[in-house]
Amino acid sequence: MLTQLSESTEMYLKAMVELGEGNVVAVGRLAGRLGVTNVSANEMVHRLTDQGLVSHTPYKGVSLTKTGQAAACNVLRRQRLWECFLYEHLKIEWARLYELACALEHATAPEVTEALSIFLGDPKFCPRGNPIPAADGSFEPLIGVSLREVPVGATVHVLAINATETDALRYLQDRGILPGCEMSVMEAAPMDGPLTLRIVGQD
Amino acid sequence: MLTQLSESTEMYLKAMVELGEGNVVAVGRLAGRLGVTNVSANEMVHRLTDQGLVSHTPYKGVSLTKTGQAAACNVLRRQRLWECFLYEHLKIEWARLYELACALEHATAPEVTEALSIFLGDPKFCPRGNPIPAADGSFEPLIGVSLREVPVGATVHVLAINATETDALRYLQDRGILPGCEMSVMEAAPMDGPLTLRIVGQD
DNA sequence: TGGAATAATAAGGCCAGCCATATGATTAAT
DNA sequence: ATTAATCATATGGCTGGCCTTATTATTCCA
Repeated sequence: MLTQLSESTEMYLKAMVELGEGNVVAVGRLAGRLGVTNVSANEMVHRLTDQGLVSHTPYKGVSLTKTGQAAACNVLRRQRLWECFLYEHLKIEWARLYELACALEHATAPEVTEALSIFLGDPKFCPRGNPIPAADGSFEPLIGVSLREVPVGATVHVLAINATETDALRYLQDRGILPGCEMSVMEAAPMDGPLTLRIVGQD
Repeated sequence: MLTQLSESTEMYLKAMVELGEGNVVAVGRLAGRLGVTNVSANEMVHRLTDQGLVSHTPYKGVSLTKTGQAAACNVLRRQRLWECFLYEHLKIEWARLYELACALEHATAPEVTEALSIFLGDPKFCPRGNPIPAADGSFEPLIGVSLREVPVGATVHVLAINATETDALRYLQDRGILPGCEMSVMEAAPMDGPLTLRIVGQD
C-alpha cells in the first residue's frame, strides 16, 4: 500500500506536517522549507496529487489526504526514533540530530523501525520535545504556545523546539534553550523583531 | 575529498571489493551482481573512471584506484557495523541483515559511523563473519578457503558467508550454515554441481 | 586460424527531480 | 477599482542512472 515512497516525496510529506498550520500549507512555504524553487514545488505537488497523497486547491494551498497523513506520520516516526537513538546511545551533538536522523529515516524498513522503537523502550518524544507518532499512525500534536504569543513578563517552560536547521539548533543549544528549560520573556521588539529572554538558571 | 558519493556509486565500489578476485573484476560480473545490464554497467564504469575511483582496461576488467579502494572500504565498514547493530541490538533476522544494513549504509554520516562503532565496542567482524575495515581504511581480507576447494571427506569450520542475497542467506540460515559451524564435505557432484555436506551436530 | 563468446560502443529513449524564464490567473490590500 | 504580490502554468533544459537494440572489437579455444 505504502508502495515505497521516494526520498523526495517523504521530505515533502514531512515538511507538510512540520509546518502544517491547520493542515493547509501554501506551496511557496513548502518550497522555502525544502530549498527548491516554487516551480519545482508546484510540479512536485502535482505528482503528489496524482499519487493521492495530497490535495491541492490552486491559490489556496495543499493539504494531506488520509493516505498522505499516514505516510507522513510514518516518516516522522522514523525520523524521531532515530533522533532518540543518535542522542541517547551514540551521544551525537543535540544540534545535529535532526540532520543526521533525516538521512537515516528514508533508508529504514518497517521492521527496523519497530525493532528500533522496542530497543529504545517505545519513547514518546524526541530530544527536540516533539511527539513520536505511534506505530498505528496515531499522533497527537503538542498542545503548546508559540513563543511569539507569550506575553511580555510571563514565564514559561520550553515544551519543544520546532527548528530543524542545524545552525538554528546550534544557536539554541549554545544558549541552553532546550526542551524543559524555563524562561521569561523580558521584551518583544515590534514588527516581529527580536525577543529578549531570561533563561532561568542563567544570568 | 570523499565528496559524497551517490548511492549507486557506493554500490558499485562495494561490489568490487566483495567479488574482488585479485582486484580485477570483469564488467559483466559487476553487472550481474548489481542487477543491471552490461551496457549500464559499462556506462557507470566510465563515470567511475572519470571520478578517479576505478581504472578500466577494456577487455580486461576494472580495478579500484587508491581513492576507490578507500571509499569502498568505508562503505563496507558502514555496512558491516549496521549489520552488527541490527543483529545484536535490534534482533533482526540474520538472513535480512545484509539487505537492511545496505539501505542504511548510504545514509550514514562519518560521525554516525564512528559513534556507532564505539557503541558496538569496535567489532572486528560482522554477523556474516566478514572483517570490518578499520576507521583508517586498513582492511585485511580473510584467509580462508572457498568451500568448492575443500577436498571431499575433509572437515572444516565455516569462517564467513559471502552470499548477500536474502534468499540465499535464508537458505543457509535454515540449514544452520552460519559462521562457526563445522561441516564435512561428503560428496561433490561434477561440473560444479551440488555439494553434499554433513553439518556437525545435525543428522 | 577461424569462429564463439565476451566486451565495448553508438544511438535513441525513459524517468524523477530539479533549474530558469516567461506568461497568465487570482488574491488582497490600498 | 486598481495594483502589487503571490501563485500557477507552459516551455525548454539539465543530470544521473537505467533501458533496448544494433554494431564493432577482442579474446580464447578448438
